[in-house]
Amino acid sequence: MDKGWGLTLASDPVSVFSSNNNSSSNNSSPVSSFLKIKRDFSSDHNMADSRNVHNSMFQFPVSLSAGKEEVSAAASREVDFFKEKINRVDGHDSKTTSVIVKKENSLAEAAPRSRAALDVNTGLHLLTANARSDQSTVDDGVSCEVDDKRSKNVELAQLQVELQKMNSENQRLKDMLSQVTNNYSALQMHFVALMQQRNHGVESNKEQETVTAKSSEEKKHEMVPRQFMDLGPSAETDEISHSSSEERTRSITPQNHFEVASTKNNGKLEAVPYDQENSSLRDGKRIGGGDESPESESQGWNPNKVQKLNPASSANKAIEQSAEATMRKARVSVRARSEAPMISDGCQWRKYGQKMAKGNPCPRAYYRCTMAVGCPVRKQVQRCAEDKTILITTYEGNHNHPLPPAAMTMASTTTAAATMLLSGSMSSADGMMNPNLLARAILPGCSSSMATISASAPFPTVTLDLTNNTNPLQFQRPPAQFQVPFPGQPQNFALVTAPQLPQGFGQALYNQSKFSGLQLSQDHMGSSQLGHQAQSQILHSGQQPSLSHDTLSAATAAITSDPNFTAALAAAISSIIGGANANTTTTTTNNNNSNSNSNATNTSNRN
DNA sequence: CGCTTTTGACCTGCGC
DNA sequence: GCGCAGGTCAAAAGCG
Repeated sequence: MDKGWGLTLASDPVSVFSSNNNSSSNNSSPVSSFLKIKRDFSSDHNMADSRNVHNSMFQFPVSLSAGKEEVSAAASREVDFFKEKINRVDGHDSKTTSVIVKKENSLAEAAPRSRAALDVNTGLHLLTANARSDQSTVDDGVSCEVDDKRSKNVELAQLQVELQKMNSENQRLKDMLSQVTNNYSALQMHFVALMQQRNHGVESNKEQETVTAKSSEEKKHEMVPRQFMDLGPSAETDEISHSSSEERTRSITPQNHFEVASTKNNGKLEAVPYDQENSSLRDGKRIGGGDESPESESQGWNPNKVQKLNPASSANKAIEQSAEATMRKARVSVRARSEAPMISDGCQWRKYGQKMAKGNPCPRAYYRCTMAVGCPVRKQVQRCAEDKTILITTYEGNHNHPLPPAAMTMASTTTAAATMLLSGSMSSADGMMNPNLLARAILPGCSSSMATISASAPFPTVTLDLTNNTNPLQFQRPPAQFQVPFPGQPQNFALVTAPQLPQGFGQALYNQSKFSGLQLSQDHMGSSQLGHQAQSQILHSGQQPSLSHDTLSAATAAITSDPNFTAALAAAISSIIGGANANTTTTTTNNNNSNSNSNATNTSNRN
């Protein structure tokens, strides 16, 4: 209905009918408004119907708001008509303007005054005079029908109102999200405080020198929450820019978008929860020794030094350390195809060792995260013995610092996997949860072969097979392609700039089979559960070889269109907290015990 | 000059 | 106790 109106209005049918590019190229000023309007309308479900509304709709503001220049340039042919319109646009009803015009203006004024909306409105109304018969109607443009105009005006007004409603709703959701995040942080801190108190009680009953298996179990209870808590924090993206050096090994493209997006939510992320923030602040001297940060590397990875902690170390630190140790024990192994020596996962790593591992001709490289001093996260990179195009990256530990958006996807994924592994195994009665359950939990919708758990490994290990093979042992895929079915943030798909990547997973894949900004949507990694939702859908789609943008878009749409997004987020966060709490009360019975026990033994020996 | 990588030595846990 | 394997350290070399 609206379609034809604007077109005829623009005196230059060609420019109007031509693509939006034309109009935008012709006028610089209108472009922005055009884009804005386009975006707004595209988000408006009412406007998203199958009609060709968009084109015409968008063109209206361009041609009209573009205003006078464009119009005047084109007006040569239809001078009289145009003047009248221009007058209308300006809001000054000329004498030639009919009653209709006044009504339009009044309607426009009645409508909320959003810039774009006004432009659109005005333009449409004016254009409507020209009727839908395009050029031919220009001649008798005066003979427009009042009813049509009125109805259109009403529609426009309604649309404007809806737009504003949606904007306000959007804002409200943002506020809610921020609030939820704040609440989560507060709860988290409170929980940590409680755990500290509890730990004091436990510690007082223990001998300092001897850590029994039992105590290790007790500690373990406390670790679990930390694991969950660690999930959340990393998301503080505004700090990313603080460190210029960090950017060295990071891919840039995706981040920018996310930084913009995430920084909007400032204030929220207390995301750097408490201990992490503290640790990152005090971690200044990892090697200096003196005050080893609880997150310091020694723990899980270098048992030798674990408990060379001075006796003065507080129970608080003990908790954190043991928590970190436990978290480290859970490993997440990612199999991905890559010709590159190391996948770019958004973090900055420093190689600290290389070893020949038994049974594999390819050396295993050891990296530690250097994005923050004392970050306990390590990873091992080794090529698969069977297929050297497959790079096996094993992550351990949790970052104790904010992560760049580019690193969040991998970090959240691995953390989530580790968390679920630990939580799942801990809560299982028989000591080992069903791997398939875990696999599906991590990668819902994926076959169990995509995520597997190694029960026999010294550490509980989740293996995420990102080689896109249904069967990890099948390698029919083009080796050069690093296939990482990781999700990008839904909103981010539009920003994907990796056209060469057939799968188009987020901005994930770069030429050299790098993953770089695989974003989970959340600014807050604590919402990893939510991230899972997004992940899972996209991962799911990603795993299907035949799926691509369409499926991805569908999944994205499914996520983003969820009217209960906020509720889902809140539920996810609360579930995380709840899960953490649940774990704190669950006796660990699985193979983690041996790990923690041995670790405890080690630490006690060292003391 | 500072940072990263390389690489041999060292430490620890584990199995025999 | 010994040997093996995994993991880490730290001096030296490389690099920008």
